[in-house]
Amino acid sequence: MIPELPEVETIVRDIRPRLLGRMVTGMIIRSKAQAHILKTSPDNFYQGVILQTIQTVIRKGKYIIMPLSNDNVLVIHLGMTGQVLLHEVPDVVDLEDHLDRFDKHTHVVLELMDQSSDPLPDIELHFRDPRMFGNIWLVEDANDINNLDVPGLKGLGPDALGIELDTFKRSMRNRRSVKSSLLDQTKLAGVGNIYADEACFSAKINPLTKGIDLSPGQLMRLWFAVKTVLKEGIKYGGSSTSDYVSADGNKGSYQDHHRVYGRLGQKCVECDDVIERIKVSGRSTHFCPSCQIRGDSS
DNA sequence: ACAGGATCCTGGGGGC
DNA sequence: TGCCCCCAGGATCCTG
Repeated sequence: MIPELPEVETIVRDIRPRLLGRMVTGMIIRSKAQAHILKTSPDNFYQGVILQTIQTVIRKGKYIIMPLSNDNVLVIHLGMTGQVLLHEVPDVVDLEDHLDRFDKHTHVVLELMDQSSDPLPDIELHFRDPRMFGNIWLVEDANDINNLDVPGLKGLGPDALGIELDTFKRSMRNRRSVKSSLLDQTKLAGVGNIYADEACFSAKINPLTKGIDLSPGQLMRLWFAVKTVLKEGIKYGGSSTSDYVSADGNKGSYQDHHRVYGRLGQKCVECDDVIERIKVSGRSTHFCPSCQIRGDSS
């Protein structure tokens, strides 16, 4: 689970072509969504979304952003266990009469109609989230897609896939641990716990190393490693350590390529040592004590 | 300024 | 079998 940049990117690439130009013709907002997930009133959400057309679907960091035809913008963050699932609806159905087609963790359903002259079947977008850390915002009358009034999205750092080396170096230049800085979304958008650990291993840097203690060579290795592990994650459709699935319900396979995350006690893929796990910034952190020696500025 | 902890939340696993 | 407790962590808030 744990949707990070590669998981969100996989979802966005999957749903964008399928949602483009579709109109929201109906919706269900269930009670838990009101209490936890939806960051506006159900009435407001309904009024702001109904009969609007999805202009595009983009990703910023771990956020999914959908501008609508009325200049409102739908923003989704999947939290830890959130899922966006698309289901084709074969025939016209009364949504309220078919509540059994989703479980108790599906909190919001949008019915989406294709508007072309030879229309494709209706699609339902299901927002499902067992742990309910996910959020859905509706930004009204957005005049700048790059400055949406959503907590976390304002002040989001440069996207980890595209960040320049110099910017990355500046972001790491502090007394905090490398792991902590990699997770800081205001410095670097998109990296979470899994890819932070994988990037540190790939760069042969101990996650506890302070940013200011990194050599120029280490900084460049880490910058390169972040991009590399994220691209690998996208290539394999994300990591499915427990219940992350793409919009089709397919599991990613990057977890089979993790080199440290989730491999506590297993043999390092590069030496004879064994992967250890510690807590850094409150997050479980996996590393090889031989490959990632602290203070090694080689 | 930064680390560390609590908070939100529920499914799953271990222990008894 | 079942119950209790703890753990997982993205983002935010609070404290030291």
